[in-house]
Amino acid sequence: MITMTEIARLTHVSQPTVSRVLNGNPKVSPEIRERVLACAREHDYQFNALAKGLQGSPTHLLGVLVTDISNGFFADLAKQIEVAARERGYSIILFNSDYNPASEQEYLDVVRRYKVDGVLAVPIRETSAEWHAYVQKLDVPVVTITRRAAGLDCFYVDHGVAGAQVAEHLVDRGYRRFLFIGKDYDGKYLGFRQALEARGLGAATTNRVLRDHDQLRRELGDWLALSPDRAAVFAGNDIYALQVLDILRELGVAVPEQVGVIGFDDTFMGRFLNPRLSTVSQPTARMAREAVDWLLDRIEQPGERPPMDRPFSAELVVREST
Amino acid sequence: MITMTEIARLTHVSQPTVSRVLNGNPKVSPEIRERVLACAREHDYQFNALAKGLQGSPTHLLGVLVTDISNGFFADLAKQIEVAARERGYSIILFNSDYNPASEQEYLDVVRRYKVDGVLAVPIRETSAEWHAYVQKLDVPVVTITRRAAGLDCFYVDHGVAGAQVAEHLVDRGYRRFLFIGKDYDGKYLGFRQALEARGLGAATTNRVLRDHDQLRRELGDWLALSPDRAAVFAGNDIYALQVLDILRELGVAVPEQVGVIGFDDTFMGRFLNPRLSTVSQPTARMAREAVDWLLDRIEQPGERPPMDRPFSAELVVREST
DNA sequence: TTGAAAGCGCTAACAA
DNA sequence: TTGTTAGCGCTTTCAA
Repeated sequence: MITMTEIARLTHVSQPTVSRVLNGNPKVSPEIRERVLACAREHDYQFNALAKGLQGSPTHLLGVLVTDISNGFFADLAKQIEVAARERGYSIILFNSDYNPASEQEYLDVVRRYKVDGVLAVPIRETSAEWHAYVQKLDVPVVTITRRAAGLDCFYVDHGVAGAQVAEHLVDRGYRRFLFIGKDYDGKYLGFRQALEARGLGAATTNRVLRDHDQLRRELGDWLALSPDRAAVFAGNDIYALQVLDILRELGVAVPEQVGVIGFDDTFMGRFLNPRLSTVSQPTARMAREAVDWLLDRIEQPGERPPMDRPFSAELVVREST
Repeated sequence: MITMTEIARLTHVSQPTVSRVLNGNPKVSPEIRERVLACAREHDYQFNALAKGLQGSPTHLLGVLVTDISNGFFADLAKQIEVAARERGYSIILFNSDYNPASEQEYLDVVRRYKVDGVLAVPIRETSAEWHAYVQKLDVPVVTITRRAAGLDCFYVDHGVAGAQVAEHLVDRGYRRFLFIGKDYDGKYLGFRQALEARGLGAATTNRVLRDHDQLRRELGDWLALSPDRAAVFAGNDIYALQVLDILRELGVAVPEQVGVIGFDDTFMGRFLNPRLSTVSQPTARMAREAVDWLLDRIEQPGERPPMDRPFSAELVVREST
């Protein structure tokens, strides 16, 4: 790969002059400019991003940390982020924490080594002290995305509010027993439960963590047998909902008549499932774009500013499964 | 961020000595080693990957180029690649070509700028002269993954063979008319068509490119109306199959009785669809791992070696939709 | 075993 | 308008 010094030699100018030409500095005579550009083109010059980054110039690299890229929602998020970043000339280093806190911490170190200009992250536990500590430790701006992290820059859908919306909807539809598939500290479940408690249905609400499919089938069967009241399952994400739907079909349970099912994330597949999946839609594209824009603004115009707390509203998408 | 020079100052040794300690060079006295390590730990030293990369050391960065990360198959592939690479100490710069050749070319330039040690790519047109030219131009090893690129390192499922397998299966099941959803130059279609021609069913075989859902519904309806023979749809990927299934349900067509549907990729969702999707499974994890291992071997033990042409066999997964 | 010096490719001051 | 010089943080000779 040809370097500026090499081009300088070939065109009989100094290396900084080559730098000026290649960086569009106007104070270069047209003839030299022409000569240098021609030479650069001829040899297919590409600047060395490492050398550039070394004396403090921005690397135009963004760290992106997600919990699980194989989940369609995060894959889509990563894609939107990549597109938005690329439009402004940034590339993406992608990390997958796989919900493993040790990996998450390790990745944050890697990010420091590569001198990324900023980080967009879906933390595993956004409210934990660890997460706040990591963010402080990094000397570049970090934006938390899809989760609320009080006191930090964050762009998210308020899961509590969304969970409450789901609760209202299910009650409206006449369901009287509720099962949430996911962790009991999940914001959606907290909001869901709270709304149900407010309606005196707290006792009819519980949760299960999905570990594997067979176990879920057993648990679901047991739970269904517990009471004849019309029941609904709120799945923590669309992938879970997909599996619930399949189990109910196996069990010969009619959806939505006997049991309602609602997912979360509004992944692409949901609209084509049989029955089409009711779910909660997050404005992924807008969220990604705003987060990237905010991050890049912070990078490009440094200076203190109050942390951005940007909630987006989720939208209930009612289809055939509730 | 603390640097080696800084640590050298604090511990009263020279900077190269710090370098020796931090890189595990054994020729350092234990006391100095101890002092330096303590200081590094105390200040949470992280090496500067840019500086390291600048004098030719490996950057431990891999470029990964896929056509569409929001497709579950590629998302999963990217994840497997990331995991395999990370195990050997490499990080990933991710690019999404979105099936846009201009983007693909641009990304390849970016990759050069960052001095990645190697590239794993899903090219848009693996057989094109352009792709071969790009690969030659890059001065680092490039491995083509999921597609066959003759003369280059490639790890793939032979789409032609897989397409033929699908053809056999559909004929066995009694289908007599065939529609492929995807590009007519797709290897799967080529193999599919050829196998069907060999059985005298070439005239009953055609393809449609999926542009949007409504258009597909019209085309599918028209095609179905053309003849009363039992028909089957071979979707170029599971996402297409999902949409085909939905359209057929709308059209009131029974699957698999009246029309069979088979997908490609065996994405996670397929096994939970209603009806459960027949599809072709690619050994993504093995393919990713072998490709990464080969790439890293080429990086770490440079030297000429003949290009690796590694086909994996696809596996027909017959479920309920055929 | 340790240090001094040079250099990777570039940008930024400063001089001319 | 152009060139000279220095330096980013590190590795790699080469001496001592």
